[in-house]
Amino acid sequence: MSPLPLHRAVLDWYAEAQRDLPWRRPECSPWGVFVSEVMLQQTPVVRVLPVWQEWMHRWPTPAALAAEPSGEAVRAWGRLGYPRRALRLHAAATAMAERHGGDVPASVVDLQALPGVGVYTAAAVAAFAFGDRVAVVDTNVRRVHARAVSGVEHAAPALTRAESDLAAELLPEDPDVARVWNVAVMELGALVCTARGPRCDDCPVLTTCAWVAAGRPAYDGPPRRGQAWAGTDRQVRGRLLQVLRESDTPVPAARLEQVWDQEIQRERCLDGLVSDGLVEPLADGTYRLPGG
DNA sequence: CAGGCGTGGGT
DNA sequence: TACCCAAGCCT
Repeated sequence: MSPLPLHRAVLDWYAEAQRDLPWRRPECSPWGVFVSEVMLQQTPVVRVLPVWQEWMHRWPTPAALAAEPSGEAVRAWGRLGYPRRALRLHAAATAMAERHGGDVPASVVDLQALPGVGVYTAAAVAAFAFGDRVAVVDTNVRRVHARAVSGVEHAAPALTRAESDLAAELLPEDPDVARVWNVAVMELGALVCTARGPRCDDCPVLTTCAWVAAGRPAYDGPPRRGQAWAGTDRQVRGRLLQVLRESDTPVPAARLEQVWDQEIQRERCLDGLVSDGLVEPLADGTYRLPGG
């Protein structure tokens, strides 16, 4: 699409307001972009930053990570959450070493074939690491489009065809402009057009925003999915894995029993971690992060 | 496809 | 204080 006032306003705003993030710098490798995108799946930037720096120093290439046991990736993941991502990142690095000459693949199709890479991450890596003119649609972009264009407070629970079509329509034709547009809309959603308490006073598209024009009507769609936590298996898994992360030596079962007193649930969670490949049971009855 | 999957900071 | 939710993915 040819540039609209909407584009100009967002691009000008981004030029002035963008954060200086290491994975956005021109010297950042595709591998650096790839690692950042996986870490940023459901985890805020401020918590990703130090861990990303550590990973880049320790594993500057896919081959470097692939050469280590997957458990080291899980340990170095620290408390970013959703630790299966660490396992998938290690598996992706292995695939790159074995099938892609040690490089991050450049095409959306090859990227999405990697473990832990879905529609969003494949588009993000293709666009940010390789300059592809492809629409990058994450939760920030969906929210900005929902408000500025569709006039509703929140996007649908899941990505719809209409949203993908809209994002493709809004993507500038000039590849150089499209590249900046993708990150600029994301940044607008992250800094100004936030899920709660949007800073409309600071918004570059305030005067053309459909949601503002409609009087900022409250969300009127299907109930949005919450995430239970207290007492769930996720909490138990988190506690079990924390013990293993923090131990340099295999942990006796008795020590794992201390983190949760309900045996049925605790055993179910430990078994789940083992079948997920996040925990390795040893022959002597102890447990550790996977050593292979 | 609805639900499972970590963690910690903001409102 | 209790939620809410953060650059999703997988089954």
